[in-house]
Amino acid sequence: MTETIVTNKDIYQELKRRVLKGKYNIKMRLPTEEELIDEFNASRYSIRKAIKQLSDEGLVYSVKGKGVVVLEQTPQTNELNLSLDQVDSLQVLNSTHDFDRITLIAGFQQIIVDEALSHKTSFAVGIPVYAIKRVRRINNKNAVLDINYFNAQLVPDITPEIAKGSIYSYIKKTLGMKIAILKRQLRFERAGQIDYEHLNLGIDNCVGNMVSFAFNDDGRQFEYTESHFIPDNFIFNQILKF
Amino acid sequence: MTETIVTNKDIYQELKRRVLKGKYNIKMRLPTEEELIDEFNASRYSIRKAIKQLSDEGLVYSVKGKGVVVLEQTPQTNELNLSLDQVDSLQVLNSTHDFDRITLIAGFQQIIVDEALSHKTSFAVGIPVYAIKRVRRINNKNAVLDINYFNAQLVPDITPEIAKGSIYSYIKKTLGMKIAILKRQLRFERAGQIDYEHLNLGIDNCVGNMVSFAFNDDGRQFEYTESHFIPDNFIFNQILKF
DNA sequence: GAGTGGTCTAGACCACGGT
DNA sequence: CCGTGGTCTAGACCACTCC
Repeated sequence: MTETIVTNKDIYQELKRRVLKGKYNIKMRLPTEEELIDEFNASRYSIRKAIKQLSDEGLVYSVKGKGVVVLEQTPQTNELNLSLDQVDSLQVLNSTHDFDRITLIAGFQQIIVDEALSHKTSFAVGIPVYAIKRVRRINNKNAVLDINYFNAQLVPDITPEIAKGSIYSYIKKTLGMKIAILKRQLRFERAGQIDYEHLNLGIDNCVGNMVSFAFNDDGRQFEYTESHFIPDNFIFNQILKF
Repeated sequence: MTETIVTNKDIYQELKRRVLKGKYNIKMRLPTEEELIDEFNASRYSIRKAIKQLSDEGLVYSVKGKGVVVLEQTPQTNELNLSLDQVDSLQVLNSTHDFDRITLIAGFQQIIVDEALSHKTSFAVGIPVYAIKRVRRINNKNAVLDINYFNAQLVPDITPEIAKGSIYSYIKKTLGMKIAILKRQLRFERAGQIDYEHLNLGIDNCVGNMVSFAFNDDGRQFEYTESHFIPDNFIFNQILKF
C-alpha cells in the first residue's frame, strides 16, 4: 500500500479535516470503527480515542448500534468578542490574542489570611498571601479587573514587575511548578465600589465575575482569583453531552 | 477472599467515597493502579476509567511517573443559589431542584425563519419554527426569561399546554427523540426591552444570557434557546485540566 | 534504575439500532 | 437477525518522576 505515513496523533486531525471540509457531511455517518482501523492501520483504541476528541469538540456524536453521526455546524462566534474556552485562563488569553491591551497594577501587597478572606478564598487562616489587583485595558477600555490571591508559601517572591507581566509564566518557568487543575465559577452580580473605581462600566451596574481556584500537581491550592469584567465583551463556550 | 461483590461500576463510587471521607486525603496519593487492580480484581482499563471520572470531577489529578494526587477540597457553593452544572439544562433543573417555581407562557406562535432569525439561530431560512417565550418565576421573582425556537419539522405539534410543562419531556417521551448534544454560550449583556418587560430586574440593567443550540442523535439542530436571567442568582461551574 | 501513569495493540463479549 | 458502538481483559512498551 502506498499509504502516507500516519502517526496515531494525526488520525484525529485527519478526521477533523474531513468533517470540516464536508467529506463526511451531515446526514452521513463516519465510516465504522472497523473501516477506520483498516484505513489508518491502527488499533481500535486509537481510532476510538480520535473520535472521542471530535466528540468532545461537538463535531460528531456516537450512537450505540448506529454509528458516529456528524453534527450540523454552528457558526463560529469569534466575531469581535473575546472567547474564553476550555484551555484559556485570562493570563493565557492575553498572550494568545492580539488585542491592544495593557495591564495596570492597581494594588500589590502581602497580607495574612483572616477569617473572612479564608471563607471566600478557602485558604487556611493565618497563611501569607499576595493580594494583587490588576486592570486589563483592552482596546482602550478598562475591561477586566483581576483580583488575585496567591499562597505566598507556594508562590514566593512575586514582585510588581512579575505581576505586570505574566504570573503564570513566572510560576511555570521560574518556579517550575506544574499547574494541574482549575475550578471555576461563573456568576454575574451587581457591581461593587471597586468595580466602579477601576472599570469603564458606563451606565452598566453589573459585572461578570469569574472565580477561579487553581491547584498544583501536589494537590495544593495556590491561587484564588476573581476576574470582574464589563458586559457585552466576553463569551464562554461549553459543550454538554447526554 | 471474603471480598464484597464489587461491580466495575462501583469502583468509581467506592474510590470517591474514600476520597471524600478522607481515607485518601491531601498529601497522600491514591494506591497505584497495580494495587487497585488487585484490590478490586478488575482490569487496568476499569481502574483507569474510574480514576478518570474522579479526575473529571476535580477530586484527583493524575501525574505521570508520580501517581494520582488528591486535591484540596473546595467548599460546596450550593448555598441559596441555583447551580447549573454539567448535565442540567434549565428544563432539567426545574424538575431536579425543589424551588418554589412557576412557568408563565409569555408568547407562543409558529413562524417562518427569515434572514435575521436565521443568522441568530442558525436555522435555515424558510423553515417553520415554534417561537415560545416563557417566564420562570422562582421564589416569587421573575428570574428567568426563556426564548425558545424549535424546528417544527423535527419537533412537531407543540402546544401551549406542553410548553407550560416540560418540552424536553415531550421531546423525549412522546416523540421518542434522542437529545445528543448541547452547545452553549454564556454571555452577559445590557438588558433589552423584552427583559424589562418580563423580568424583575429592579435597578439592575444587565442580564445573563445563556444561548443553547441543541442537536438530536441524527446530528440535526432542533432547538435554539436564549435564557435571560437576573443577576446574583445563578452560578455556573466548570473544571479545566492542564 | 525502579516505579509510576500514558499509550497502544489484540481480542472478547455485551447492548442497542435497524431490518 | 446482523452490524454498530460500549465495555472489559491481558499484555506490551514508552515517558516521566524520584531516589
